Amino acid sequence: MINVKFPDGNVKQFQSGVTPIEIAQSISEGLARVILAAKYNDEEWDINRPIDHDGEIRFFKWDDPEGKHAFWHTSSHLLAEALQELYKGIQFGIGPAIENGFYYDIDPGENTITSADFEKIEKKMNELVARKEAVVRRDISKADALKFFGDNGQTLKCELISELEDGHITTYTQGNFTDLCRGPHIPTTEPIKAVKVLSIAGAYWRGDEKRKQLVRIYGISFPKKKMLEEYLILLEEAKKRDHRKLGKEMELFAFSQNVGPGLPLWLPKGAALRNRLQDMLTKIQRKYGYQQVITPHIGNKMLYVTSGHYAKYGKDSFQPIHTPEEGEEYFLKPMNCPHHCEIYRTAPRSYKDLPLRFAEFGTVYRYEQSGELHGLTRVRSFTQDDAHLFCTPDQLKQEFLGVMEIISFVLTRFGFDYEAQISLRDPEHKEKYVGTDEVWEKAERAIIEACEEKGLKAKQVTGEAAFYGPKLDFMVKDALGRRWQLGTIQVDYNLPERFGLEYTGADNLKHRPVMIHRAPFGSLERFVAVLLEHTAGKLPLWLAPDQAVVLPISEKFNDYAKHVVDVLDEYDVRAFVDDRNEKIGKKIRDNELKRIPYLLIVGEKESAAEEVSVRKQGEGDKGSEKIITFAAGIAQEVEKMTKF
RNA sequence: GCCAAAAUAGCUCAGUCGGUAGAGCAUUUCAUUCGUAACGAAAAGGUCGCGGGUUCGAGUCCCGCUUUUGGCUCCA
Repeated sequence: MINVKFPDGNVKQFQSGVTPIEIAQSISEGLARVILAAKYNDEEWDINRPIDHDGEIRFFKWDDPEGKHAFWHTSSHLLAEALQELYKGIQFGIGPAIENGFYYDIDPGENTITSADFEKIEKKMNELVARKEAVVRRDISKADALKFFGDNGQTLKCELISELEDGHITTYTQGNFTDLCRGPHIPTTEPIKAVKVLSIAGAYWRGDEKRKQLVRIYGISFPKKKMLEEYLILLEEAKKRDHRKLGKEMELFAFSQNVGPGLPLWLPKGAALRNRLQDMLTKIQRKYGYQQVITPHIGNKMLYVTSGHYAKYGKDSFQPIHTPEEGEEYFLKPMNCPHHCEIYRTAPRSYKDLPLRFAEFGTVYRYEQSGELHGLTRVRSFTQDDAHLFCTPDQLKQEFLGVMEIISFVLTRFGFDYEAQISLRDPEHKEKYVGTDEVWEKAERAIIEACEEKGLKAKQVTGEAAFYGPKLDFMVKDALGRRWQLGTIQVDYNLPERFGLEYTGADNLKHRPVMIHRAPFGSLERFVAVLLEHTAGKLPLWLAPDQAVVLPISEKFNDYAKHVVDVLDEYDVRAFVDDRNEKIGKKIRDNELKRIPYLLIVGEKESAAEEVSVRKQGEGDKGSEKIITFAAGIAQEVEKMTKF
């Protein structure tokens, strides 16, 4: 007999060899029907895998990430099984479950697989599901595994196996398909009631640019057909929120081939929106003791040699600008920090001057790889809401906490759900970073401690640090669930060293300041993109390019409509007249679609009484009120929203 | 940069087997002067991304380039 502990603390006895599904059955048939995966003593466990020792069990259903994971992992094997039946001589790489679905990387050999084949693949997958094949787990020795996969020509699998430890290798088999896999899986493919092959893409074997490029096939599956339908509708809806589409419709920004790829043009409405965001931050930062500075868009090559950027990125960035002077070279600035370091150096600094906080909406230029450009979220010229804080080592934590406050205030204010990530150095590849071990350890510890102090749950990821220091990043998801880094805080002991920055301490000796790089929005471009997707273009009233539009019933009331706009203008309400010769129904429709927060309809009744008939975007008719009542109400609402 | 797909009017998109390019919306003009999500009529609008090739003839087939999209790699 073995003792099995449940999450509620209860312990029950079972025969050795009992499976999680049998344990679930002992509780209720209903539970046994819905569980997809289990965890036994922190080990992922198939629900039909026997248990022979005491431990603690947890069950996972579809609603748990672990449940979906097992379901999709099995689906990925199902995809591979289908591909194996359809295409001769293909090789399999890896095929994991991901956040939304699964993929399988394959080397198609002689075959070509295109999106035209998706239907065929789905059909085969459904056919295989109908066979109700069991998914069988087996322990296998390293030698046997190498022989088995080698005999089948699966050299990619053999490479993976050769790196595994003997005695810990398992395979899963369904029908004629056997895969090297750790599991867990669902016991049969039968519950996979709906599958969809979503897309196809290239992916380097083992993520290494220098190795062979495989074909990655993405798919998703569900236990109910209806869930797939709902998911596909969700994808369609997400496409409507795409900031690239909204930016065009709302006339916020554009790109021109003549200007160049990844170089956004901000249109009048977009520029106004962006300026409002900048004003917000300037106001907040003033309270936190920041001073605005302005620096040039280019800098002498030597500046970047000093900062270390030239050695690391010189060849991969925009190439230098040459002057008529022999040998003189300038670079477009890829960041603002070197310039700010030079500002620090313009005067001797005392410990009494610190902390110094220099802020700049600084436009930077980075030569991103052509395939990486993406709307406004990944561009080659963008404006950071940048600031650099120079402080004494003692002040570091306090300053770091202050920055965290600003960032969480901003992200919360816009209603973003954000995730925090601490990006640490990869200790295996120290050559990728500048600075001594001591300095790195100190900086990494400062970030971790600050998060603990604020109670911020942050995921620690090694190898994601900037080359000059560790960082705390704030990530927000776009409409399709892709994560984008917005806010960032980076501790830097290196640049002050490289630029020889110092201050005189109370002991009358020279000391080195610590530097913090930070940007709450990250960049105005990326922030606006994510904000658009988050709000589906329905910007909050204080940010909306046009807050109200006046719709005269007929041209006879155009003059009165202009008068309304004049009154609104006195209250700083942004409004214009839709004086087109169209019927009121048409004007309402067009302006509703333009996502203008308020539509003000005026005709005979309103003009006689100095009133407007108010219609709120998406909510319909709100009745009439005096112009000044409406204007004052809006002004008040905006004032409340802009108290930062 | 790599793998794959796409590019036709301002926008969204059709265009069959290779035979002188089409719709809706937007625009302009005319008519209408209208009460809470699309009134009507007409006109104008195109080097079919760019360059080359095959062909009597190319939006359509082939090659190269550019840009965009989905991924990968990268990301100061």
